[in-house]
Amino acid sequence: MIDVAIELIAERGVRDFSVAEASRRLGVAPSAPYAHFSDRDELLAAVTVRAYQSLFGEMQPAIEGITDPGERLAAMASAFVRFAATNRALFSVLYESGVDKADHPEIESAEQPLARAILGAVRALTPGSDLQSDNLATAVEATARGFALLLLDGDFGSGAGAIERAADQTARATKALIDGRHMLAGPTGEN
Amino acid sequence: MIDVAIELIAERGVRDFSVAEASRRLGVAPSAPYAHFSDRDELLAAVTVRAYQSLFGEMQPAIEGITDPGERLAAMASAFVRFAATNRALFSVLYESGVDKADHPEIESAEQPLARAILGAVRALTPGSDLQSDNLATAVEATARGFALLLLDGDFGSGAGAIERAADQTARATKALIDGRHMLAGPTGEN
DNA sequence: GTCTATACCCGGATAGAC
DNA sequence: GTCTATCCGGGTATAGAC
Repeated sequence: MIDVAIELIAERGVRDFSVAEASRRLGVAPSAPYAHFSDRDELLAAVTVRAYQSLFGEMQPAIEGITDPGERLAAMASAFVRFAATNRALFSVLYESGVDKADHPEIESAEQPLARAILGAVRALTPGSDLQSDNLATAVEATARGFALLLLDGDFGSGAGAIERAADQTARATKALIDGRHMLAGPTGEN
Repeated sequence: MIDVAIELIAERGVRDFSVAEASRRLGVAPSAPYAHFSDRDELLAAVTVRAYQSLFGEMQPAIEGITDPGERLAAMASAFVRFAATNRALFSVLYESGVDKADHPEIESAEQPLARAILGAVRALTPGSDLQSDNLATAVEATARGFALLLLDGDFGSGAGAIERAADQTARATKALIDGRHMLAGPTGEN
């Protein structure tokens, strides 16, 4: 069921995904899924959990063996962008499902490994300052997500090299942010 | 009509916006709007045009008087993030309407002033290298968009200071990218 | 666990009169 | 330009039998 849902989401987007159509594709009655998921949102929540697992699963090999924290963080950002392009459906579910995380605690626990990995690398780069760590993490997340969206919007072209170009630029931008991390906190309002 | 549409989008999101509901709210028949817009997409296209005008309109005062190109670019990024928070509906229409720009040339011309402004500031920062200019512009766009989304997702808190915190961090991150702009192009695959 | 059937909601869009 | 009426499609979710 979940697999079919992902397939469908890839074709029509999360917002236009319907339980009915998924049932049709599975060759079962429209009511069948409701025996397993109480409603549409619960099904989408299950897909979201898988999305986080999948994302983390692709990120791990991308950073293993990299010891420099800066390189690690850049590799994570790159992997994130690649994931978005390679798994559009799962990526879109992460941010566009419209499902309230607060209603589905499974989601929040599924995203923890990822959060932990990011925080680990960031902490190593900004020792002693939790504020700076938070700011750097946020900046990298924003940048990676932005690059992913630009890539999906076709801003890097639609050809073969698009993904690699985007991933490369993401890594470079991440390193630029790391280089300038001291500017993320400091004078003017002491955030 | 357009005003009501914006109001509605603010409440239910672009994807769930319906011409029928807008008509109801205006107190007219569901078919009335179709005398002015051939279909739902054309109405959304009109809203999108207004969104770009509005965005550019808010950006101009935010940068007037700033001569340093770096400061200008940072101010633009900040203004973008503020715009997203202050005009959720218009911001969401920019990226989530599902309307194909290619089908509505009005949109493409409406975004030109903005593109021009960005390119102007970026060019001044990377004289002589169109590649570097493009890369910097892309990185800044990605970052600003990412920060805007994090802000809308509540990652900066929901209180009063959230917008300013996000805008401030956006400006700082933008400056960090500018500082490291030389790293956005160069060795390894010569993008 | 799955079926059939059903109740109920919604939307887009058109035709033709005023 | 707006109305009424209508046709078409779609989806969520439940009830009750097998």
